[in-house]
Amino acid sequence: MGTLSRIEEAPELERSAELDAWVGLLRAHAAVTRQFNRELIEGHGLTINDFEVLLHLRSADGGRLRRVDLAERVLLTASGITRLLDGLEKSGFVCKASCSADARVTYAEITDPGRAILASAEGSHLAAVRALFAERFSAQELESLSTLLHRLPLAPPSDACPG
Amino acid sequence: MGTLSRIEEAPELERSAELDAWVGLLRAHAAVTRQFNRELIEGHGLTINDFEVLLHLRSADGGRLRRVDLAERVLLTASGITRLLDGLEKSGFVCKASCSADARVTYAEITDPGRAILASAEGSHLAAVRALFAERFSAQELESLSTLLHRLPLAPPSDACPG
DNA sequence: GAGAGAAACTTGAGGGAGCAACGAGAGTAG
DNA sequence: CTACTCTCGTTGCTCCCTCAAGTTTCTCTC
Repeated sequence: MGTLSRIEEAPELERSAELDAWVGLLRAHAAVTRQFNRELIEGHGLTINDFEVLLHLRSADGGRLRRVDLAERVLLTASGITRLLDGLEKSGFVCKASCSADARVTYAEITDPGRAILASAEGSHLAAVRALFAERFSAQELESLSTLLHRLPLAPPSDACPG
Repeated sequence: MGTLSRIEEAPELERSAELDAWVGLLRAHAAVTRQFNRELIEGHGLTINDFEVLLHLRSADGGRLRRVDLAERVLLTASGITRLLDGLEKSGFVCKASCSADARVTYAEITDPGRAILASAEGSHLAAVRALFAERFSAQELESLSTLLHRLPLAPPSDACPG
């Protein structure tokens, strides 16, 4: 039945391509994130952010990174990073290291257990990611999706003020 | 630009297009969401989900929806919806309505204040959304981004089992 | 070399949301 | 009518993360 033209009240707040994309982003993130997060937690006791942080640390020089840089990479606030690392530390997956050149900074450094759990989680998680995406997109679509998405992040979340 | 064959270090955990897309989704969502959420909260005291729920309610028949259906539309769990509606009710933007045909269901119904705040928030929020996306994407890109993203959500978050 | 301001990080308070467990109504079968 | 099962919804517990404020250290200018 043609319930296609029910909308006539609002003048210009109609569906727009921008809005569609935005809603799509919200829903896609919600759906995919919940699925992966659950798998990761049940399988390894890690959240997605835990996982990503470990990934960044491992690929960083010396297996360590300043908290600020970590925050920027995973788009969390400074305090978010502090608490996330608290957890990882308590589990023994990262440790603190101080910086000789700057006493303000505390490096987060991945430990051997950290590498181990990352290695064990990596397989299933990446496989799940690949399966989900590969199942829905062609190689070309994947590339354009990726390109488009990477254009979105704005300035860092911190209070970057003008002038 | 033939940077097509750069991968040779790790056997198979390398950057893959799927992973790139996934990371892009995570970052894009984090960045954009934080920005919009903040604007919406500062400007109107609503979260993104509040806003979306009101939007769905307004466009629903009779301005009301069962909680289950709401949950499905915004991809929250049942309990998430309950608490979200608690807040909106306390603010007077929605109210409960019972269903004569089925005593289990409680409709969430948008109120006049609800419509009012939605109307007032809508302008700036949608403008912000449009600006952000329009600034970064062409019309064609927007359409493909939207199409691709809408392909992602999986089955509903509940325990849909095969069989 | 002192003081102003910025940067790195932590802490306290609060909010949003998920999971699991539960109560209550509805539907189906005997 | 009774029993079994399913669905709708709420509640307790817990986690994750943000904001605002505070501490310490660095840097830059005078």
